Amino acid sequence: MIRNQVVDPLFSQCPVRNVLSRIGDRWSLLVLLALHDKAEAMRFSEIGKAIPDVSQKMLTATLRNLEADDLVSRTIFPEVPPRVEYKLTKRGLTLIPLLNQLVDWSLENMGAIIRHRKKYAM
Amino acid sequence: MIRNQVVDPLFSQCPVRNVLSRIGDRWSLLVLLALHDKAEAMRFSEIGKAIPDVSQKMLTATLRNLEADDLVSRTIFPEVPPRVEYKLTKRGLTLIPLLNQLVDWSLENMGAIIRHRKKYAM
DNA sequence: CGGGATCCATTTAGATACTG
DNA sequence: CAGTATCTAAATGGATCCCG
Repeated sequence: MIRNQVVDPLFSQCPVRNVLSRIGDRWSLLVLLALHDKAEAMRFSEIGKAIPDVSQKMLTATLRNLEADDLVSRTIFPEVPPRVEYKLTKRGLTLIPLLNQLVDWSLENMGAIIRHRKKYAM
Repeated sequence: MIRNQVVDPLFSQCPVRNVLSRIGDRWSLLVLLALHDKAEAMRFSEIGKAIPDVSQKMLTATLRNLEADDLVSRTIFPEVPPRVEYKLTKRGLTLIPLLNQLVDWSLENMGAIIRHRKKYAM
């Protein structure tokens, strides 16, 4: 089979892999879903509370990446104390249905998968 | 907002995160798509060729994880030289449409995302 | 052929302290 | 409040050698 080396996700340099690796990382999916759940802008610390085990450093890095990818917008209010609000961009919003499908699939399958893992481990 | 601590993907111990982290790793998605592309059983070395930059070690580890999760089946043929075939399970097949949607989304958005990243980097 | 085992380099993540 | 900087620990990935 001849593959298109630009768009084929199996090709090593493929941008699709680049894009998917971002949402596939440990925190991005959770941040996007938290923002969508809330349905309005959230502050840094608010997102941190919604995801109890994310470190400050990783939350910062994740938000920067999502911002760079135009999935989340960041607005700084020049006040004292400073306030920064995050919300989904239009593009970020288009990704939500897909993420929800993944969550649904996980919910439907996780029981069987975890049982299978245990059986497999023995 | 009160969250269900068993099924909520934002809860730190949530199995959904556990399940998604598997398909979100570097190689699992590619292996699943390769197996689906081929539409029949594939041998170890054949999968390796379809994903040029995966190391033997990581391919082995990825296949073991997918097998433990009941997404890929592994059949050993007791021949000389030995032959081992991998194929999607029923459960693995149910995941394919979702993965394809993610690929499609990436194809539609990657151009804009990469442009946005460059602008953001300056 | 299809791995397992080992060693090593790289990457990633967390804890802590500090700052505008 | 919302980060940055630094150090360290842990996970990941690759190269190599070996074996049934």
